[in-house]
Amino acid sequence: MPKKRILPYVLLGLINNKGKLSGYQISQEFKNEVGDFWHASHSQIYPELARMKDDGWLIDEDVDKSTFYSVTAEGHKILRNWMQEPLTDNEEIFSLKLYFIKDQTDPLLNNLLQQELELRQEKYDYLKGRLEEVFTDDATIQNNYGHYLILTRAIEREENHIHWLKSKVN
Amino acid sequence: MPKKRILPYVLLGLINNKGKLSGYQISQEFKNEVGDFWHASHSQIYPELARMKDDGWLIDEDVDKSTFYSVTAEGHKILRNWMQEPLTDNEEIFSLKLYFIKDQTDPLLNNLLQQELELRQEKYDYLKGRLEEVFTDDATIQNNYGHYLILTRAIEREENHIHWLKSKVN
DNA sequence: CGATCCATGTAAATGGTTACATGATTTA
DNA sequence: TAAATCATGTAACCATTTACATGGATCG
Repeated sequence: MPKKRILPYVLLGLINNKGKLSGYQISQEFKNEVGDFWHASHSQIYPELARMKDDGWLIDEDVDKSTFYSVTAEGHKILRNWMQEPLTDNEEIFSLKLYFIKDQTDPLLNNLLQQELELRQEKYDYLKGRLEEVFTDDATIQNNYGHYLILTRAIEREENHIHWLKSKVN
Repeated sequence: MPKKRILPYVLLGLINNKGKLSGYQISQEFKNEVGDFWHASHSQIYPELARMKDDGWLIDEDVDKSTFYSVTAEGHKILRNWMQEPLTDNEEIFSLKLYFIKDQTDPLLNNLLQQELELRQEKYDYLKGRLEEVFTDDATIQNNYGHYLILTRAIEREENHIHWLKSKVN
């Protein structure tokens, strides 16, 4: 799961895509659409929004009982920078960044696909090497069958992902 | 990622499969094989081993400068229980449990595959429903292209996984 | 003799979940 | 009128990472 601080970028991305959002609406968002790729609880969202406002990434506006947040120019800059940061071996971040791309013609789209393709190919080569290194004979397979299964599955998984990426990348 | 307390079970599984292990050896293990599916740092491993010894899951034995741990009868019971616990929608735990199965004839193997198959099928249906619910017309696809891509990718991913599971399950 | 590895430990910081808390509004 | 939903917040706890710390053994 989730290691480095990525919640603020998720919030920026959400508010940027949907326009003004309250903390409550964001917590609802995590129960829909984006919830398939990321989650945060309200006890994390509210203080984070306050911090981001302090940092000038968001401005707030009180309407009725709710506080609505919008992305500032500074916030847009931060979000754009994050979107352009090189991907690491972390499918979740790839999914999230992809989720935040609205337009098929956005040059970042192809960039992301290309980056992910390279990463997946590296991983594929690594796993293939592992398989050859560890499972040299049939006895080893028989005595570590679960490990063998899950490693060959991981390889097939990468193959499938690479195939998909190749079909989408230009 | 990783939410509930699963480290102790990983340690039990490792020590059970490899025999006596020291904290250091375990931390090295995470740089190999099992490191593809789980990781823990030494600062987590050492206190955890001590706690597990306190709880009677492990016994220790000092040789040279190292402390080696073995799984007790109680530890075996705990491990077996964990292995038999129903899976949740968490591929990591499926991978780990599979990794700990040594023998192709272990009835737990087929059980795990079957459970995972059901979970993946549920997830597949859910994602399919999501796709139909959210992307009702072409304009929605064009205006949320990244979301469309990643959702269709998630579906293909489940398809591929289900296909693999079906080929392994009896 | 300095670097790296073996081997173990604690402390501090980070990120996240769960629980506690409050109060207004809507719905059955 | 009780339950559910809207709406926001804090406190406590938990798992994990990073940093701090020590000391012996080996290797170049």
